[in-house]
Amino acid sequence: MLEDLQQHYGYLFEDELIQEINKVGVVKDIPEGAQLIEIGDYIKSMPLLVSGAIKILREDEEGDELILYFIEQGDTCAMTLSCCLGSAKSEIRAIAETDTKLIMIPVEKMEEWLAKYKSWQQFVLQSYHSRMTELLEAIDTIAFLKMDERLFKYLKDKAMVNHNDVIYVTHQQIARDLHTSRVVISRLLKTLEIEGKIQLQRNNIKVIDL
Amino acid sequence: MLEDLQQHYGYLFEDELIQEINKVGVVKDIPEGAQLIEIGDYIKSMPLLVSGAIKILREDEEGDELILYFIEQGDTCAMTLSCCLGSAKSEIRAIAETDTKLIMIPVEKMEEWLAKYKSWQQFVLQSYHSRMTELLEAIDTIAFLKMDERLFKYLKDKAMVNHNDVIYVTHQQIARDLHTSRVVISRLLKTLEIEGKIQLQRNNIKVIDL
DNA sequence: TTTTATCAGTAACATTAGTTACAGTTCTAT
DNA sequence: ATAGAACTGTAACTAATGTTACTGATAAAA
Repeated sequence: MLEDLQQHYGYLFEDELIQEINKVGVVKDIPEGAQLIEIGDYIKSMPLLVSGAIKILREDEEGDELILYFIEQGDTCAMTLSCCLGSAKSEIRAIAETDTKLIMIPVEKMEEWLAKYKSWQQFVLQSYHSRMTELLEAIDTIAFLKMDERLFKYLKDKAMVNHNDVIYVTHQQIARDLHTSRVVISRLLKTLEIEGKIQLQRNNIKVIDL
Repeated sequence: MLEDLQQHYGYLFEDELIQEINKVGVVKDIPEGAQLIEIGDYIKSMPLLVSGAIKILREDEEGDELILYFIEQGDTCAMTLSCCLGSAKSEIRAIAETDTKLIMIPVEKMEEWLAKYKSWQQFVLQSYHSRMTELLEAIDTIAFLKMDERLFKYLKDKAMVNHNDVIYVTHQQIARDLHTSRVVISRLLKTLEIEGKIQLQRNNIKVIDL
């Protein structure tokens, strides 16, 4: 774990803090598709993203889903939660988009470190700020883009976080993420293919115009 | 200012902090309709909301607006900004919904107090969390509700923050806030009136079904 | 190999939202 | 008092999105 920490967080945290994280942190390997957080969950530990990517979803009362954004390995924002502090319930669902490696940190330590380490405080505030920005971008996407634009953005984002221009996903799954119907997605995908932006195959889509 | 502070923030902050705020804070009275923050502004002071209400808007490249939420006097979340710390540009526009009284605090102090006062730290984190929740609610509204539901919610929210079931606003202004056209709003308002949920007058709307 | 389930394509239609155009009303300024 | 501006109502139409229904293709299971 120590190498991971030094490699991904060494430039952010002072040595002493890295040591502390090394002491109390628990490494978790999450397979693709596994659910990390469910809506309503109480969060008792905070994940630091070491590698992989996570998909963040919102859901309404009727169970309709909507993707908010992906959290990437490279992101400074490794914080999946706004709820760690204040021990509130999770408002979102988190699913591993790829195989993912996390370091879990107990909430108590989080709060302790806020007072103790300036770099930790900076990190937490910075993470909040990033998540805020991501939420605003999600709003832009939903409010200002039409479905075909949203779809193409989704495909590009997904290709990005998977480091692969071929996306293995069904039309039905896309429809769920974008909160629309399968038929609509099939229709728009076909149009994107005719425009030369993607290539369609059963169970996968190749993004051309990245 | 001291009374305002003690009344609205006394239960949150220790005396010593209240005194500090009293020393460096500047009271600002903002008339209804005045713009507090523009997109792209650098924020050099953070507002504590003492009385009134503020409307938070997002805008895309083409200048299309969209309301995100109102910030109310009663809200624990008096923080209008995610950008104070880290001196980032504002991503949103803030407009006084009613006559509003603020206490402005310089950014330098904000950061200083984070280390110094536990209660301040709690307040900042709590505020981030509230704003997060508000953004998620905004997403729910845009993503999961149809325009007629969004409109009615908007009217109810507006009546709420104005402490008045009669809203003084034109159809065109509503259309701008909800990012649609005036004709659509007029049409849906008429339907709501027929359903007995509102009463329409020139330049004002009475919300019946609060 | 046959059956079954999943997936994708497409047509036809319904609903919602956005646009254009115009008329009538109310307010404001001259 | 009158002209002009702002506001609202409504019709007619277009565009975007959602729904239903059915098809053939492919993959997985029996």
